[in-house]
Amino acid sequence: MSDTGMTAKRQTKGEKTAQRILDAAADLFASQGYDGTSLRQIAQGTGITEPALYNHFASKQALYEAVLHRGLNPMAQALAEHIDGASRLRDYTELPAIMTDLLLEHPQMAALFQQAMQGDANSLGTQLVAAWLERLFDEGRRSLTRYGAVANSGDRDQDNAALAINLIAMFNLTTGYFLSQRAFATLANGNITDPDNIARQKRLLHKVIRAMLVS
Amino acid sequence: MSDTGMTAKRQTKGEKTAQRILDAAADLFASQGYDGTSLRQIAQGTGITEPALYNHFASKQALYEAVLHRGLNPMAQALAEHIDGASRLRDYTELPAIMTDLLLEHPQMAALFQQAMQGDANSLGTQLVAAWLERLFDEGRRSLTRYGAVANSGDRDQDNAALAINLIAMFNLTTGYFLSQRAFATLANGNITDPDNIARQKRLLHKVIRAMLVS
DNA sequence: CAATTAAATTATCAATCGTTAATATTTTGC
DNA sequence: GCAAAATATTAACGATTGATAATTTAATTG
Repeated sequence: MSDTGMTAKRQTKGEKTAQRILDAAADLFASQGYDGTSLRQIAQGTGITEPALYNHFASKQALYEAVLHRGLNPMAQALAEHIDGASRLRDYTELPAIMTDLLLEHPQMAALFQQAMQGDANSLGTQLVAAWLERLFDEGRRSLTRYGAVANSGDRDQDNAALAINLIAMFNLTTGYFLSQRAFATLANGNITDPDNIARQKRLLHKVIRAMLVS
Repeated sequence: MSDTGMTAKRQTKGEKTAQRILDAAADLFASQGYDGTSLRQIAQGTGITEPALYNHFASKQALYEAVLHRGLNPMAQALAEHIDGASRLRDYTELPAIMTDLLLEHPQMAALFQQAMQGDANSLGTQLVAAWLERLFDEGRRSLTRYGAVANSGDRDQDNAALAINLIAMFNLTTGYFLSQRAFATLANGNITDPDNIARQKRLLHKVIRAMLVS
């Protein structure tokens, strides 16, 4: 992570440490969960002492939310660009593949999103991911009613339920792929980030979407 | 849970409490994770004091594994019956729907399975779920080579990777549905356990399998 | 019913958790 | 370069964690 690309505008020492903290925290939270990760581990992973964390984040919870925020931002941005740019139906069918590319750069985030979705309802992490899903849902519904590409039964509740099930399925398929890294290594003796396998997964995603659209 | 059906053979008081402990632990572990759940919570949920737990389970870890074991057993059994009974290809395509019915009786188990799959590799919980997935994989591979229903490229590694991706996708689709209970309630204003929605999910599962088979 | 075993309780433990206070050390901006 | 601000450290805190010992209560069995 850390994204110290060419856009790295002269950042102060403190900002640099903050990024390193976020890097370490993202890996640890993803692999061990929120409760399973201690601030001691994060501090050690960053190479500083525990109380130094508090110069950058007010609490463990705040740090966790910052991790989620930083990870969710690229997704939200890609989604926004995709929607604002061209909202033909075909573009929506490409979203999972785009998300797959984004997650490929930070595979741990998939675990964090799933964990956040299952956390208690009033946690900010849960709300962040939920809001993102809702936006996808709204856009999906809009595009469907606009193009009538899927069974419009006339009953809005039924249509909503069907759409939600499809959306949730695509979400689980897309993120779940990255959650199954170890299982895949055991079963197929390969790596999930291998371009061949990414291509397979994208083909599968397209196939599933197509199957959904023919109702 | 507790399964105090008609098959409840005269169980001693201790065995009865052990089941109640497992019930409480399963709910708590599923909703809060292993580290997020304390033995105090489990004891309180059972209606006993904390050290009394140790009369039934040697440690927190042992209790956790017992929960997984009890939850995984019905799945493994259904899988075994299905395989031994009739191993026509069609039966394999019905497995996800069968698993959906089983999970419907104990929706929390879906979260436990996913958590176990992501836990550290040498934990027994992880190994239990992994072994179960491996069995599914082996059976799937056997049935595919037997019936040649899917692209047999001649390259075993490639076939394995493709099969693993499909299997993992079905696993994530099937369990993920139950993990998205809250998201579904928010989006579609309905409940995932509603028979209509279960029917929708099963139709989706079938559609996806069919899409997989036409390669 | 009585004796034995099983199961529950109270009290307590060391270890670890997130967090704060007080202080020392760098970085930063003029 | 020097003052001010930012960032780090050491030391310690109350709370909670999983677990044990000693003991009392309840259940099982002959």
